[in-house]
Amino acid sequence: MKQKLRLRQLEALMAVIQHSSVTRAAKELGVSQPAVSRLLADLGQTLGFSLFDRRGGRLVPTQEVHFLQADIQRVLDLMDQIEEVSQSITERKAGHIRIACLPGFATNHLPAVIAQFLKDRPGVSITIEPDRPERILEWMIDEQFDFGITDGFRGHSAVFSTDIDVRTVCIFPDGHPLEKLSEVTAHDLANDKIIHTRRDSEFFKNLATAFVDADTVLTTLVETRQFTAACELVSHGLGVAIVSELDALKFVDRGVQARPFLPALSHRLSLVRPISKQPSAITLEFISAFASSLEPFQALENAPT
Amino acid sequence: MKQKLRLRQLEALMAVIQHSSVTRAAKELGVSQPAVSRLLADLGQTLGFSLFDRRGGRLVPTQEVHFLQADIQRVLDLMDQIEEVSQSITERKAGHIRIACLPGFATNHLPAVIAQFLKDRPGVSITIEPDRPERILEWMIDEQFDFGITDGFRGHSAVFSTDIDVRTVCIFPDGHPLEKLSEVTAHDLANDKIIHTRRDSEFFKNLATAFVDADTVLTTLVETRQFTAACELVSHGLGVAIVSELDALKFVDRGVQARPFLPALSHRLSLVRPISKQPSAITLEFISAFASSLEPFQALENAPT
DNA sequence: GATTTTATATAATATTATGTTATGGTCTCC
DNA sequence: GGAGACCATAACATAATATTATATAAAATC
Repeated sequence: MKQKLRLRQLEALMAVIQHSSVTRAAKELGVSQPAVSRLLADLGQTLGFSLFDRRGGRLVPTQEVHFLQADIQRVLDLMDQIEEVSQSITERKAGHIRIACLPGFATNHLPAVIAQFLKDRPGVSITIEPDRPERILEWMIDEQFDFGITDGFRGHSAVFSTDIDVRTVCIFPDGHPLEKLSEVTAHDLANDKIIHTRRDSEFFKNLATAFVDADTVLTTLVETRQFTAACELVSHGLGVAIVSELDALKFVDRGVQARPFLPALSHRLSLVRPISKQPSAITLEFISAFASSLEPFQALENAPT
Repeated sequence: MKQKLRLRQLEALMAVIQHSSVTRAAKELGVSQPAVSRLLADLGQTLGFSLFDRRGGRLVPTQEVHFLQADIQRVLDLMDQIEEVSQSITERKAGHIRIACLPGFATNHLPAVIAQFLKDRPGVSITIEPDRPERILEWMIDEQFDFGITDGFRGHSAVFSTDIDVRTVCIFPDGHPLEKLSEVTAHDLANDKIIHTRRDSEFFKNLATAFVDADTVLTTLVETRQFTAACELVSHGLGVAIVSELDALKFVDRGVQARPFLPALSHRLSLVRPISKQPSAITLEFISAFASSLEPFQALENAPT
């Protein structure tokens, strides 16, 4: 067999099998009858055995053809499927996005955003990997993931980042004296033990400065990495915390009250992605959707970070 | 997407993915580099998204392509497989043969012939369906089977048949007085009860004539359809039978002795196939192989049937 | 059984896909 | 900054696939 099998020949073959007629097959394929005749002739030549028997006006496939029929059909179906999928890809309805995020986001805000995003995109799948910021950074650098949600990001030449400052609020258990205030200052917290983020974090430094400026001593109760942990502790009646409004919202009506904190502090999130790897269109679309989802929580431009 | 996906484009895509280079891919495909460049350009155009990112001299597939890669590979593999199989078909190494045969052949002679036939034809598969001659005939007429082995066949306009007359022998249990003879005549059987085929069978008529001609009475012990059953009975020490040498051979050394019977009677087998359905080459090859396998048992041309 | 109808094959030819060579731009590597 | 590798593009040749026109053979009709 010197000639290669051509896809068009197989299409013609299947169409003729289906209709038992070259003419009808040609009609289905939308081409002239002689075109199909030749495709079949060439295919028969290539394969080395005859494809059809004439039987009272109809064409019936030979047993040899019958033997190949299933495989041929599978090829044609697969080609159709590839076309469909790539169609979906261009319409941003298919693809895969690998997301690395802070543990809090994996359970808190992100799932809702993903659910909404996938609603109109049935072919899209997503991987979520929660971990510490250091690890997220590594993953961006060696391009293991398409998109990262992190904080405390200081910039890196291999990582493209969009920073978003979200508002923070003061939270405390139901029944706490602060309940009576409509907003809370450092001064109001003089007698409270505070649950806050790690001392080396940017956010803690801002918080400490606020206390110093208010001539108030900051008394530590618990030092934690995650806002969610702080919220959890407060909801169990323990102490007071300053956390991102994003996290706090999930805990109101769960034994926690929230009030704006003054001076307004913001918490800087970084939406990151590998800089040299061209992101897929669907990834960019998701990052944009995620950024939008944070807008309601975004701090004013001029707020200190 | 107005343009259709072409197989050649997918081949080019996979080759470039594999080698991370258009030039090397072109070398593998055995064409010039610009040819591959264009195939990729056209494919990218058709699909609607870019296929590769440049990354320090190498080409890495975009995530979109990665998403399709498995399916594309499957299509190419399937095409290769189809080529291989059809190659096997033309070399008569693949295909399927449906055989309808007398019950005796299903267990007796046929298996050995099939085993030999399949030895050099790994892709060939065979269906064996044992049944009565009437049913075999029906199956030929409506083309449910490719090949039939039957007897008592009277001809039919929808069935093509090749008749083969096989020798018959007289068989009897070890220790029987006939043991002393080197050949047996009807006269020698005057005092024996005979196991023979059905009275309406052609072969019985010939046998009866031989007895009449020898002025001997034929005493029936058992009337059976199959030679194998007759052999089985004889091997249990019961009576005497005239059966085809083909069947008899399987029972010598199992308590049965065989001697030529005079006058020489033959048993007519018919190798049949549907007349209007063009048989596959592999079927014809098998029929021919089967006919050859009967040669050692074939009666002389001029023997009465 | 002659004739019309229908289905398919073949021939001549246009169009599209796929190949070639020639060439210029861009990137990497030194 | 220059050499070499790599790729894209242009101009053109060839092969695959389409077209229309027509011949041929089988099926259907009278």
